[in-house]
Amino acid sequence: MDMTSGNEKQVVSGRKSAASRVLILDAAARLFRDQGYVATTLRQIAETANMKAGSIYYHFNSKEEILDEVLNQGLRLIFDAVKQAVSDAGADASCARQLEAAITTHLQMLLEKSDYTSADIRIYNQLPTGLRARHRRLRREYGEYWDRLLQGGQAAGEIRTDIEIVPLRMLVLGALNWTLEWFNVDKRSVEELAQLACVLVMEGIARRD
Amino acid sequence: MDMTSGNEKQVVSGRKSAASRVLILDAAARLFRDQGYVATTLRQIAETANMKAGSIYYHFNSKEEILDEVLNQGLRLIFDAVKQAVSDAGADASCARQLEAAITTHLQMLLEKSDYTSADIRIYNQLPTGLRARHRRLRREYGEYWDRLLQGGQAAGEIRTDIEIVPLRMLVLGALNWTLEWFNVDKRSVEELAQLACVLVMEGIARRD
DNA sequence: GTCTATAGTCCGATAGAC
DNA sequence: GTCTATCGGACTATAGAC
Repeated sequence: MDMTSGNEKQVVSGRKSAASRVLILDAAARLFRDQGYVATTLRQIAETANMKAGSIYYHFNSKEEILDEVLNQGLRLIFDAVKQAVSDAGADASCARQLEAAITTHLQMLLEKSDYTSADIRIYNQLPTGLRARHRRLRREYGEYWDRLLQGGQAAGEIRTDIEIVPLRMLVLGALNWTLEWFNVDKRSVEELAQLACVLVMEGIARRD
Repeated sequence: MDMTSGNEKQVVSGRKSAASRVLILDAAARLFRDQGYVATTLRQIAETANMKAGSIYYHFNSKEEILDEVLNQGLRLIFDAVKQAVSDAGADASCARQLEAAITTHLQMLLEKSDYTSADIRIYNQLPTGLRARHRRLRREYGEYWDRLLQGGQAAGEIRTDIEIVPLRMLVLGALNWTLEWFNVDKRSVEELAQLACVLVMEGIARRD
């Protein structure tokens, strides 16, 4: 009731509320990623966020609303980061350099930077149908962004034109996304992994004379 | 009570039991793959298998025991099929031919042939910890089989030796496993997809002069 | 804002009839 | 072998005190 300085409730309305909201989302993202959506309970989320399950409903109307927010932030974070990294590579960068920036940043977000992103990638397939439909557009846009990267490489003569773009993009992103299932960031550096992925994608594994 | 021919209960003991058991496993595999383990209920499995939930316990002691069986069969099926396909390619086949056989068969099992295999691949990451540990050995053996394929290619001079085998194998299998999330068998042939994957892995996408 | 307490639902699993 | 009926527990969500 009595705060250290007066009238905060009015002036900075929602400060404490916003902080708790973030704690809940952080906890949910990590638990969703590690256990899946259905297997994660509101009691677990609350415990991780240092509160009781009932308190969550002051900030969110349902478990699904938490999930919705985690998914939205997760994809937006990786999308923005990848776009930024590619643009940082410079407009005159070679397609190979742009692709390297995209691959490295995608892996960094997935494996190191964002629990929201890894949660999104890992649990998307087990979502309630309605929710999946709601997130389809942003995912499609992210896919199309990668397609344009690859098409730019074809136009510049850096990438072979006898491979269909969409299945190619899905195979490449699949290889990256699946690292969630096995890569251990404590044992190897993500940058090293990204380099390997770039070599594999660009050059393949066949020995050339 | 009265059967078309007598004493079947004694002579072919377990025939009906075995049939129901398979129905339950088939239903469980498909539901686990589509919805995940936790989200799938015994009532759904029973309904799909045309029985009531309580009846399942005549054939299995727990939901986890069903999962255990699905996982075991799923990995064994793909492992055996891939080994057979590689060996059918002939002992004197080039490494590229062997790898093509392995990639094609892995994708066929995953996408067309076996709900058990696709369930195994898709839900492994959301398993109860004890169960995951129990299946770790067989999975490791499957991975090591792929490693030997790739090492054979290096020894034969067909595959470059400046790429580490284990992360390479994980990236390749990741690209294949992730097809579960996007590939539609009604729109494209799996063999076509397999060819694309082979080209990507062996040659990469960089245009060469 | 967070708590306690609990309503209402659905789950995995068991018991016993047939 | 499969059924019906049900137990005990855990879940999401709500209500009301503080």
